[in-house]
Amino acid sequence: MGVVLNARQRVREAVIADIVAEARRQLAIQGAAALSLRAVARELGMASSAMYRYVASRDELLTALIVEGYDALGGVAEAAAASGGPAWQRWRAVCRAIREWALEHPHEYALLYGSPVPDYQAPGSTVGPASRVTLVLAGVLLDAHRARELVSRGEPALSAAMAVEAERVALGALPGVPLPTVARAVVAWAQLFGQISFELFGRFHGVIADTEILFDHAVAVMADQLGIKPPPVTASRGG
Amino acid sequence: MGVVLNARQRVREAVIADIVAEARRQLAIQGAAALSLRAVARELGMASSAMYRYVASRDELLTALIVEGYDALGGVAEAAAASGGPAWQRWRAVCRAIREWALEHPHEYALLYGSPVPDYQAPGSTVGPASRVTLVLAGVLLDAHRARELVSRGEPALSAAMAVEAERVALGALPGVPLPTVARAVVAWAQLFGQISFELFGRFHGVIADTEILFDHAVAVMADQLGIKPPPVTASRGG
DNA sequence: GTCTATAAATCGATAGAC
DNA sequence: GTCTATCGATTTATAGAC
Repeated sequence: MGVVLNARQRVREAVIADIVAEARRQLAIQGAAALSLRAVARELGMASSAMYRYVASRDELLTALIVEGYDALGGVAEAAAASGGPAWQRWRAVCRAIREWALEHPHEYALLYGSPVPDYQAPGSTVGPASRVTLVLAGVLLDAHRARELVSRGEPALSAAMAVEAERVALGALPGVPLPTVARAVVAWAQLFGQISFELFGRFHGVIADTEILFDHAVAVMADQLGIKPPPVTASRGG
Repeated sequence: MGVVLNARQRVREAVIADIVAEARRQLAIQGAAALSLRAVARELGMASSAMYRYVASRDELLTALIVEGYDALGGVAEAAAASGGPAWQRWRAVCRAIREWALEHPHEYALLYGSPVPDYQAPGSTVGPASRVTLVLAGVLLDAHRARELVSRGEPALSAAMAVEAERVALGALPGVPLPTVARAVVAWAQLFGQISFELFGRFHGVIADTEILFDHAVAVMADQLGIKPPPVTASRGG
């Protein structure tokens, strides 16, 4: 009987996987706002009511898509970080990987990092997957610190309140890293996704022709800001 | 007869203003996705069909709201920039003003800088209003340059391709400003809105308690990055 | 220029037969 | 566990009387 239940369970999981896959397909084409249980059912040849045996509600389906998205993005970030090399190279690889995933999956990216979906509240189960990418970025920085590939940057000085914030972040993700660097890391974190969002949402249209070039420059600026030691001379050498 | 037409025209304009105002009210409460002509008509006590005498379509109404939003944001930015003082003070004032407007009008901000609205293409008439805020930010930087309140920053060096991009931006908005600074300005532009979006869309929840403190720090980091001369000593003094 | 009425769709969710 | 049928809504947009 346990076997029978497991077989059923397996079929059930497969159907759910089909549902989520079709939902992801629709999300990729039309965006999150247009996602509907009925449309998914229609495409799968099911009755709309049958969906509710597998998915409790539209929000639960959306949650599944969000978790899947965070996991996919976390995966490519982790893969990029796994490539060895000096810190600046890993930093650039991770940033590029995140951007590339975003460009390949614009609607999924928008679901994760764009405007909140109206009337949807992300449950706690999304927090873990969401932090995966962040931890990759923090990991690269932490490794750099431990490998002494970080130069300290004191300016601008931290206010007392900012130091408190940085202290808490450091305890969680960047133990031992100087607080000014931690503060800049938080800022760079938002900056990275701001850069990608600006590109993806079209804010550079008519301003920047080659956004990939700009992105690479932004990545270099962030690395400089974080104190990650740059590659040994390419063109000019500053004081 | 010209007078009669003008009177009609005036009434017509007033009705359109009412429609846009009510639409803005609904946008502020529910967000752009939930905006519907019928709901606006209902609230205004009109028949839904009567709307089409004033507004050609839902998209046109959305465009009006977008233009209104850009203008409002541009206005507060311009007002903040008009306050005198050294460049770093004006820079901070403008950044804070933008953030405050965003926090006070989250749905309107999301409409302007969040995920694109599905099936909506912004017409060319939104480009002018959109650039208003950007020009304010550029203006502060340009003034700083002319008042010799900018220190040059060469690192990281510009690639040839990035220099071309910077050159074009400089011609349009930052004539005479050193290209590395221009490049950093573009990056800081995306960074500013990335910082605000991250806060508004809740990405700092559970990570940063006082997001205002963080914002001020980010503003200081950006100013430092742009080479805007900092205020003369507050706590410690580096180098 | 405003109204009623309507076309032609969409949706989430549920009831109940099988 | 899947189906039909349905409830009760929503929407954009148009036709045509007044």
